[in-house]
Parts: sequence; C-alpha cells; structure tokens
Amino acid sequence: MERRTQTLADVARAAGVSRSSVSRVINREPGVAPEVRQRVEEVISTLGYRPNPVARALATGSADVVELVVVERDRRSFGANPHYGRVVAGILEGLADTDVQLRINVVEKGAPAAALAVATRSPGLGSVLVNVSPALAEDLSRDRERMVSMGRSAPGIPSFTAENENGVRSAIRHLYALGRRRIAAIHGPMKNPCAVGRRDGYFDAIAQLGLTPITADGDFSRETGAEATRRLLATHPDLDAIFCACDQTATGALQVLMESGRRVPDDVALVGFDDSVLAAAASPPLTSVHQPVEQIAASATRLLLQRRMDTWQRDAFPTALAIRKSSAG
Amino acid sequence: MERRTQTLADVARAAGVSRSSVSRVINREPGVAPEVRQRVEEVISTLGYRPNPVARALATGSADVVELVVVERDRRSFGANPHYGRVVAGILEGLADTDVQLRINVVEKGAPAAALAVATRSPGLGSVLVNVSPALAEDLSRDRERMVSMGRSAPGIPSFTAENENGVRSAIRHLYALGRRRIAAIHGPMKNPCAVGRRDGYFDAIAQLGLTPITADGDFSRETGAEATRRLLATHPDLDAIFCACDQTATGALQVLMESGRRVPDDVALVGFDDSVLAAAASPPLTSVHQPVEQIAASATRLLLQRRMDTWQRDAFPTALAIRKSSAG
DNA sequence: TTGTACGCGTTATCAC
DNA sequence: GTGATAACGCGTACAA
Repeated sequence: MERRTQTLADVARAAGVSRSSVSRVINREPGVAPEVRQRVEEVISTLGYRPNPVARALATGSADVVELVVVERDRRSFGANPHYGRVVAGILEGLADTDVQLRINVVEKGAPAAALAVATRSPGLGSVLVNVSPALAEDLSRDRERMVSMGRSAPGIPSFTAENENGVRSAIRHLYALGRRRIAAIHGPMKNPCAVGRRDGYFDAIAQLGLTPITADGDFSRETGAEATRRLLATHPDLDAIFCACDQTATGALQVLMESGRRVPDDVALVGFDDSVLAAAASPPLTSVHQPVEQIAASATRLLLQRRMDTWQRDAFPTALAIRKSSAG
Repeated sequence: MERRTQTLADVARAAGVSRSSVSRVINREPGVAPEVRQRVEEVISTLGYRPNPVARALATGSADVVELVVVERDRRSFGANPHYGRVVAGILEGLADTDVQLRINVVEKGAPAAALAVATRSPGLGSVLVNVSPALAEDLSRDRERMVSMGRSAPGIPSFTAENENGVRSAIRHLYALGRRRIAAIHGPMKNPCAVGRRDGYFDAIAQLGLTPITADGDFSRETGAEATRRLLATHPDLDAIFCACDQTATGALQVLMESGRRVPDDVALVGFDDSVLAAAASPPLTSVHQPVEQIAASATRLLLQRRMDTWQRDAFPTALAIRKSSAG
C-alpha cells in the first residue's frame, strides 16, 4: 500500500526515456520532441509524480524558500503586532500553489550577530524585508542579492509601499469636511520612511486647508500614543480631531481621550492608519486609512518568484479611507 | 574571498580522518575515539563548518521543518486573528538556535483537497495543529505520525492547552468579589474544546456561587459577540457583568454596551479571555484571562523536536487574570 | 574504532 | 533531440 514516492527514474522508466528528458520536460526546457514531451507528461500525471524539492535544492544549490526578515524588539512583539500577521498572510497568498516555503526571521533590534546568522543560511529565492534599516539592508545585500522591501527602502532594493501621503491627505480632508479645524497629529518614528510619508501628508494637507499644524512625536506604539495625547490635550485643550500614524497609536490616544472625559467623536474625532483589526475592534470603531498590506506583501513575494527580478521596481499601492464611528458626522 | 562553503569532506581532509568519522562527531554518535572527536570539533570550529541541511534532508529523507497546520476560513482571517501571531511567535521561540524551519499551512475550512495537499509535502519533524477537528486530525495522521495539538485534541495526539476551566472560574469569582451578581457569559463554538472548557468553568463557578446562569452562544468572533450582547441586554436588561469566551468576542460586546449607553465598568463589567493585544488596546482596557499562548506553542514545538516523542503527553498551562479597567472596583 | 562504498532525487555537462 | 554520467553534501550499512 504505502508505495514509495515516485521519482524521476520511475517516470523515465515508465515513459521509456532517459531521466534527462524527463527533467527537461519538468523544467520546461526547449529541445524536447513534442511527442516525447506529451508522453512524459501523461506518465507524470498518471503516476502522480511530484519533483522532490529537497533533491532539487541540493542539485541547484538554491532552495524554494522565501525569507521574511523583520526587525523587532523581540519575538514577543513580533507576535503581538497585528501588522505582521497581515504580512505573513500576504506572503502566503503570493506563495499559493507554488511549493515555495516561507521562512520567518525575526532579527532583534540592535543585534548584528543575529543579522549575520540570518545570512549564513542556505540561499533561497529571496527575502522580504520589513522594518529593516538601510544600514542592515546594506549588510544583508552582501550575502544575498534578491531582496525586496516593504515600506522602508534602501537604494537598489525594490520596494513596495502604500501611498502614505495620499492616504493621510484624504483623512485630513475628511476631518475638515466634518467641520474640524483644530486637527492634531501623532507621528511615527522618523527613522521609518512610512512614518515620514504620513507626516508629510499631514503637513501638506493642513497647509492646503489653511489650518495650523498641531503635532506630537511617537513611535507607532500604543504607549507613546497615550503619552502624546496627554501632551496634546495639555497644550491644546481645544483640539477637535487627532490623526494617528497607525492604529496602535490611535488606541492609546482613544484610551486617554476617554479618560479625560472627552467624547469620541463628539468632542474629538479620531483617525488611525492601517485599518488593522484594532480599528474595527475599538470602541467606538476607529476610522482608519486602509492599507492593502496583504496585497503589498503578495506583490513583493511574486517579484521574488520571478527568475529575473527588476531591481528598480518601486510600487506604491493606493489607500482608502475606512470611515467608522470615531469620526462620524 | 567568496570561498565555497565548507563541506564535510573539507573537515575530514583538514582533520586527517574520513568523512564518516566527521559525520559521527556531528551527530553525536557513540563509537568515536575521544581524541579524534576533539580534533574534529576543533577543525569544525576553526573552519566554521555548518552541515548543509538540504543535503542532510535528502540523505535522511526527512527535513528539519516543523509545520503549523491551521484551519481557518481563509488566509485573510488567519492574518487578522491576533491569536495566530502569538502562536507563530511561540513556535519560533521553541525553534530558536535550532536551524529548524517553520512552514505555515492554512487549510481553508471545508476544503479536504487542501488538507490532502498538505499531506503530500515532504515529511518533516512534525506538525503543530491548531483549530483542527478530530476528523481532519485523523486524516492527517494517516500520512504523518508526529503531531501535537494546541487546544483541540484527537485521541492519540499529544495536546497542549491552557487551564480553561480554572481561568474562567477565577474571572467569575473576581466579578463576584466586585459585587456583581447577574453575570452573563458569551460562549465560543462548541466544536472547540477550549470553548467547551470555558463554558464549563463558567457554569461551575456560577453554581458554586449560588448565582443564576445567563448565557448566549457565539463563535469567538467580534460579530457574534455584538449580536449576543444585544440579545442578552434585551432579555436581561439588568445584568451587571459579562464574561466573553475570547477577547475578540469581548470587543464586540464592548461596542454594543457603549452603544446602548451603558458605562463600563460602572454599569456592566466586562471580562475577556486570551489577554491578547485587543484587551490591552480596548477602551476601556479589558480585564482578560491571560493564556500563555507563546509558551504553549513553544512547548508543543519542543516536543516535536525530540527524537522520540511521548504520544500521550497532555499538558495544561496555568492562566492568570489580567485585571484592567473594564472590571475596576 | 575507523574507513569504504553506495544511495538519496535532481540538475548539469557532456558526448552521441 | 537524446542519453549516459558526474556532481550536489551527507547518512549509513558493511567491511576492515
């Protein structure tokens, strides 16, 4: 019953050809007689043959693996951040029906040794970089050529990102249309290009609308979102709207707003960025700039899957404002 | 510079022994002269030799891979559920310093074909099952022996879970101590053993305290949490506390409670289960039964890593009540 | 205890 | 166009 899994040799024998020919058929190489190709393909499907990826990896020297390289404080914070769940899901989507595996690498912040360990692994199809600084990207590119970055980009590395500026602009305009005129912003870490883009979008929109910018710095975390909100309320007790650089930050802001006795959205409207599960789960539900993280990750992955990848590709995906109660009329 | 990666043969040559001996040293096999072992180990470290996992996999017929098998509606819902982020982080923790990879398999609900596809992959060290029904587990066990289940268990499969009953009991007692006497519960799906355990814990605690049970059914989702809360408020407008089978459900309940004009915790106290990022991010922050998901996943993974795994191991991890504002004094 | 020789399943380089 | 044959790097009976 438990028949040994079929091999290339089995197929060759059944088709009456050599293993070389079968290999050529499998890899869609030219230089095979049509009738031979036909017969081999039939045998393959009747036998249910599937090439052994391990043997192939040994022979070619490169495995069918895509690596996700994430820089985070530690594994815990990687697991707790909803963003990475979406990234993983997106990569898996790009890998569907592909027999390519996903390998996850969490590089702990400020641990160059770990980064080096990552590089010593056997080479794969390439790496998806998330939250990787240009310096580390430079380091990595010494051992691996095929890389693509989500959001953060280093020169020479193709990057896929969301239209951060546009997304924030639409959010600010939305708040303006609601009658809000004292619209504050809590930024993300300025080492992060996405955060920079969102900040720029805020200042741009505010200027265009003839309003006065009110800002506080943060680092994408809930904690700094809360602190920043306290500072903002102290210095600008009359603000009537807050835009946060990400949903996590927005949840912190929401908690402080409620504590301070403000009603959301009646007194202060609140808008986040990401449209993660946190936005939909908040009370009241958060209006948020939707970012197609899954799509972005899937596209980045598919680029890696290509034999010859265009090193200069840079795609920006459109965002869309998901309007919920936290900024209702 | 770019010297070819070191191989077993290189080590053997440098140490003046045969490849077999080097292989034995690497795999810690007995029957090697101490001095030979010593010398080989030195050469290995000076050369910086690392065994090629691909070649090893081909030779042994089994790769250094742990599979995560998750049954979910689709990839999107996998990525959106904070629980899986923690599971992945836990597995990665269990795999630290191990060179073992993680392969993620999202089996779409009601797609037996997909489940079969999972089974056709090359065998690895074993599989961590999450949310897998006993029937599917039975199916899978036909092609793979080494499996361990998180939460849900099928006969013959070792399972790691949290002390669901105890966790809920402590939550209910906490609410009772706060003076709450009309404590409702929103259950999870009864196909899920964890949900069953939490329901049992609720009924048990309620009975011990001499209270009357007030319950509604749910499926761990935010949506059903909201619906169930509406039903509960309609039939029991005087309830003063709700326990939810998971945090997602609790966020739905919180939204409806706020909509209905109830104050949390003043009018109705709320407690969730999981202590996920959703609990800490909610407004007000949710009291929740902390479940050491990462630890559980790491332990399950380490069991898989053992050469001979005890098939009858069943561990239940203690929970701890994380008290926050939603059930404050 | 140590070494020889072969197998794992595929790709790649040659001749033919 | 096709088919031997040698890698790829390692595990492992078996013999020495």
